[in-house]
Amino acid sequence: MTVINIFLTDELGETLDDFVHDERRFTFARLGSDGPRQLVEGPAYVFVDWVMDDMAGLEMCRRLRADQRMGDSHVTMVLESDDIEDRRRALKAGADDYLVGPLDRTTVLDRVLALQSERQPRHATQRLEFGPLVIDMAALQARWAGEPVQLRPNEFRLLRYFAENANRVLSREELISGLGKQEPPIDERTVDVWVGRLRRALKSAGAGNPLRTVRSLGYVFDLV
Amino acid sequence: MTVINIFLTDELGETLDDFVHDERRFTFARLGSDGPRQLVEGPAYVFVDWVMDDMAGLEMCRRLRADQRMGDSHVTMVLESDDIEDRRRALKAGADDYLVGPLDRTTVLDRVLALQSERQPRHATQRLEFGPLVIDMAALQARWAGEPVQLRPNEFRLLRYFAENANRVLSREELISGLGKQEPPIDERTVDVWVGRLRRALKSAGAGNPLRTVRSLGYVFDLV
DNA sequence: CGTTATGTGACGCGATGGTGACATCCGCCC
DNA sequence: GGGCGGATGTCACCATCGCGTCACATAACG
Repeated sequence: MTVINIFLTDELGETLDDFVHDERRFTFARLGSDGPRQLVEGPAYVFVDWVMDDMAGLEMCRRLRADQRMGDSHVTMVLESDDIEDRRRALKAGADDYLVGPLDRTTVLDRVLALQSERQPRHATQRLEFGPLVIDMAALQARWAGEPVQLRPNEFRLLRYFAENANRVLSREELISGLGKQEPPIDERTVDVWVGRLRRALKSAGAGNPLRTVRSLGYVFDLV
Repeated sequence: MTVINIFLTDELGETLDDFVHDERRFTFARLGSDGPRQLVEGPAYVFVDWVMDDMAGLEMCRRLRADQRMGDSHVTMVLESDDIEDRRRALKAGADDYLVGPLDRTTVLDRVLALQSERQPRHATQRLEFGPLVIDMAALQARWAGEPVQLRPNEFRLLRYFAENANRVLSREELISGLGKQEPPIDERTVDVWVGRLRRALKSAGAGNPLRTVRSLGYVFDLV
């Protein structure tokens, strides 16, 4: 079982004490005013609260961002009130996102699980899994819910790139360079054709149409 | 080589004259009492000093914040003394940050470099949450209580704007400029149509009708 | 009940994307 | 070498979409 690391500042920790000691799958840790009180393996999810009338929260955010050991972490700023200036400042201080407190168990866990599923893949190089999609790098073969997807080389690369960047809008430009086609320069509209061909392949393998067009921007691979 | 833009108010500029003319990698520019004296490409780091017994510093802060061209800039207020009230006022006026003067070369450069490194590699998966509404800026997708909301680009922008200004009456004029549609001038009544379309989209995603009409003023996004 | 503000279906224009057809290119086999 | 077949980039056509406007219906207000 994967262990998920969550850091909470003291105040939030108190609020959530009932489940801090309860969950097994998660590592909860307290965050002192001088930084994380313990180190963990792997990426962590940090919730920093605002702390009224003081920069403490922002300052903490900045330090975490600067801290090499926490490089991969996802920092969520917990605002006290829904103030527009506060939000801006939170993001500027390096928060990855924000939400308005107070927090409860469900919110924290939902948020963490959502983020988790986004960043899942990355590690295994031979076999990538994204929900119903399995990409076998060794066999250069993809399956959707067990069903093999008939792909030509370029489509395979495209699908892989989409899967590795699921739930993110990818511009045509990014897709072109993502597939390593700089030379000769490729017409952006060609991406439309790639996507069309990939869609057809996915469809005949029984996947619906997970590739959503975002008008005038690009395409997203929607993964629930 | 990346060029970093730094604005200093006159007083600070004088203090720091020795290195204003010295560094190559930085663009230093003076900030007159009427605003930036020159425009630069890209985000800038602005240091505004407090100016004893006067609101000038705060006023400047406010103006910079309102200035479209400086939208991405980071404003640091330089306090004369470490007063809690002053801090609050600085932040309220839109400063991103403050520090206590007088400044020296090292402090300015350290601060700027720190901010710089923060802003580079961020590919923030910004996920904004407002009660049951989740706006995923990366996937350009909104969900209401988990249910995806089918939105066209303009509606997405509109919803985001509403959410970020929840519980505040927004005039049609503000909505138009908030979505960045200055050119060509838009008929105010068009906003009614936008709202109508957004309402329909929200409704078919199972949200009720969180957009309330305020007769002869505009619309509010009612949250909680 | 008159007046003013808002809701909304319909329309049309420009922009944008989907797609079949075609031209190239490349590797392979005889 | 020549011929073949699959893969892929490009093009052009056209369906579709997004969106601003208008016109009329409806609602709110005093």
